[in-house]
This record gives sequence, C-alpha cells and structure tokens, in this order.
Amino acid sequence: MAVETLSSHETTRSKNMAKRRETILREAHALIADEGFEALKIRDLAARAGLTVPTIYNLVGGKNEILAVIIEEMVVQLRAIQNEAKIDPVEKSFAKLINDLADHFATNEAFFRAAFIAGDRSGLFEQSSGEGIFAHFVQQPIEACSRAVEAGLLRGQIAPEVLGPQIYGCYRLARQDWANGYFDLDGFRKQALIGVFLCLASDAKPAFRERLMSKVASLTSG
Amino acid sequence: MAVETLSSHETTRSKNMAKRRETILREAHALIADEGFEALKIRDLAARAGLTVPTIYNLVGGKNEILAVIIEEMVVQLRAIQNEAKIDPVEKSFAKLINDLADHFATNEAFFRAAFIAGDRSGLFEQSSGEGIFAHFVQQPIEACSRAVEAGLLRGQIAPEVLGPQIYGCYRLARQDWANGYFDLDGFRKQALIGVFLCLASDAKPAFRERLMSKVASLTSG
DNA sequence: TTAAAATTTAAACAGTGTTTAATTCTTGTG
DNA sequence: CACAAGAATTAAACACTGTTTAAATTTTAA
Repeated sequence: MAVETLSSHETTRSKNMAKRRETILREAHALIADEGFEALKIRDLAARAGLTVPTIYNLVGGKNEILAVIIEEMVVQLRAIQNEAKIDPVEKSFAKLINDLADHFATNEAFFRAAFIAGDRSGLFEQSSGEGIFAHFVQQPIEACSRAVEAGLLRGQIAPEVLGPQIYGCYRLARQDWANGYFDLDGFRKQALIGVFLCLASDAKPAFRERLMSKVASLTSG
Repeated sequence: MAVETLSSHETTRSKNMAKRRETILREAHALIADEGFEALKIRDLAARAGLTVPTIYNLVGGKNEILAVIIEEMVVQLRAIQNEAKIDPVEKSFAKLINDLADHFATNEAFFRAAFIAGDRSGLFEQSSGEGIFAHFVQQPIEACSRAVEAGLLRGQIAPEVLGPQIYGCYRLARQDWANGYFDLDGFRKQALIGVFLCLASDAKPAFRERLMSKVASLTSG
C-alpha cells in the first residue's frame, strides 16, 4: 500500500523517501522500456535502483502496484492528448488524435509497447481512473459522430452510440496490433486511419464519402 | 519434446502411454475450463491426472507444449468452421461464420475464453499451423469481398485487400472483448455482425447498403 | 527367465513475488 | 548535546512456480 503521507513536514527523511520512490519508478520505467514488462523483476529493479526488495514494497508496493502507477501515468498522458484533439473540427479530429498518439508513442516506442501489453493483460486499464479508460475514451468518438451528423457530414442513419464504439474499436485494435509487433508505428497510423475513415464512410453523405474515399486511397497507395 | 513414436508397434506400453497422454490433455482442458488458463499448474495437472510431474514432461512436454497442443486442436476446429461458411452466398457468408463460431464457443464457453486468452498472450496463434492463423483466416474475407464486387454488391472502390482485413479485424476485436469478459456470447455475435455490416456498407452500392442498414438496425434495436 | 531398454518416480534445482525479524538510521525530546 | 522512541531499511527466509536429475520400477524381447 506504499507510504501514506509522503511529505507532510518536508523532513530530510521524507525527502529521501520521495527521491527513492522516484528512482524506483524511473528505473522500472527504464527496465520495461529496455527489456519488456515481463522483465520487470523486483530483485532486478532493486539492484538497478541501488536498493533492496523490501524498500520497494515499502515505498511503492508489489509488482502490481508498480505497474499500476506507471500505467496510471500513461493514462493521464493519453487523456491529455485526447482532450487536445477534441477542439478540432470533426473531420480532422480523428486524424489529429491518431497522429498525436503515434507521435507520442514514438518518443519511447519500446516503453509504450510494453506498457500497453501490460495494461491489457493485467486489467489495469479497466481499473485506472474510475470506470476504466475504455468507457471514458469511447465518449469522444460518440460525440464526434453526433457533431458530424449535425454538420451534415453523416446521414445519422447509424446512431452515434453505435458508430462511435466501432470507430474507437478501430484504433484500439490498431494499437494492440502495433503493441504486439505486427506492424510499426507508421502501420498503426495507417491502419487506424483507414479503419476510422471506413467506419465514417458507412454512414457518410455522398460528398463526405468521396472525401473519405480519397483519403483512404492515398493511405493505401503511399 | 514429448514422445517420438507413439505406437509403431502397438505394444501395451505404447497403448498405456497414449492413454495417459490423452488423460493429461483431457485434464488440462478441464482445468483450463474450470479455473482459467492461469490456473494450469503442472503439479495440479499431475495430481488431477493421477500422475507425476516428469511423466507429463515425458508424454506431452512443458507448459508451453501443453498449451500448444490444446490451441492447435482449437485452431483445427476454427478452420473447419470457416471452411463451411465459405460455401454460402457472399452476403450470408459472414453472418454464418459468426453465428457458427458463437455456437461453437457456446459448447464450452469458459474453455474457449481461456484458450483464446492463452493463445493471444503466448503468441501461440501466430506459431500454429505455419504462418499463423491470422494470415490464414484473413484470406476468406478478402475473397468474399472480391466476390461481392463481382456480384455487384460492392462498388470495388476499396480494394478487397483493404476491406477484408478490416472486416476480419471486426470479429477479431469482438472475439477478444468477449474472451476478456467485456460482454457475453450474444454480445460477441452482435458486435461482430455490426462491425462487419458497417465495413461492407462503407463500399456498398445503394441497394446492398440499404439491406445492410436494416440488418444493423435490427441488431441494435433487439 | 532374465538382462536391456524405456518409463515413471521422488527429490532437488532455479527463479519468481512476497513477508518477517533484526538492524540501522532519523527524529524530537530531556 | 545525548538518547530513547519510532520509522525505514536490510538480510534472510518463505511459498510457489516451471523444470531437470538420478534412482527405482516396469515392460520388452531374447
């Protein structure tokens, strides 16, 4: 359960603890990036951080707690990226989100790959930040579809509550396939974009549909 | 590496070994169905089968080999189901495949859930039967899309090599979400069908598109 | 019947995550 | 400034994995 009050008095002790905690998490981060999340072994982590095993248990917690902290950090970042994409016009919103995500992953591809695999397997995504990030992240495509209907781009024949999750599924799957090494980050970008554009096309009005088709065409040729 | 020649002479010894091997695999199957694939522990399995640990190593192999055998069996079944769906007319082909899969999973839902999770996590799907089942299973939707173009249902504006994997992705994701417990088998059926129909709709000619829309509508209402 | 070959077994090995009890250090007080 | 109380750290062990080794048992074939 880690330590309760980390610095209520700012003593040298609490400052040292905070610093050590940071070291632990930083090294865990690096270890995962270097060798994958299955290589995160408490003894190795302790050695790398220049500490002993029980100290890690005291300052952060067991393996699951360590992963939970790291994944929670990542979820916060993802959320920020998603919020930025929200402001754009509907049509560009999805593309911006996917490109921003890809750029973000590129800053430390090995780590993000490992972290997503860890999150998926441990169920930590569903536990982080309340009701799970899926339930949260799917809201944006739903809203974007609603706006697209109002903007006259989509027919509205398919309810946004149906089309939105479908779109979200497209980049969720692309993200998984990238994390599992089936393709690289550029493959992720392409796969996610194609999926989203096809979903939109299924309910698009003719003019919008043509725009989507040409986007798909340029993605599949290049 | 298991045993090499299992019954070249049909001796009582080789028959006993074959019977014991069957017992091991049957109990492994049951154990996974009962408690999930993470509960597959060699000692437990040995106790359940009335044997000792090294016997399992001799007759089947380590944990990975046991899983590999079980998953390979499953892949063979999945392939048979897919082959049956191939014969139907294009439009019904996808629906038949998804319904047949759902029916098959229903015969032992707990086991198939666990087996899919095991297959996904261990990478065993990619190793089984040559180049991996994904590369194989994706061929059918590609061919189905080609036929749909020829039949005048799809415009062909999107290459079957693009649309097919997208369709396959829809039920792959639905299958994963079902295996991870996000919804039940009926949810799988619905989610997979909606995904496939929307993908088709993105390239469908007007008349076909309307048929797809009404199918989606009936799926989302009921 | 019996010796050779193969299978099965009990026991140990190696590597995990985690916890316990003793040691060391920091803190606030007399 | 010394020192007792409290907290953090440590070394060592525990419990549980998958896996392997060497001895005992069983089966086979001469």
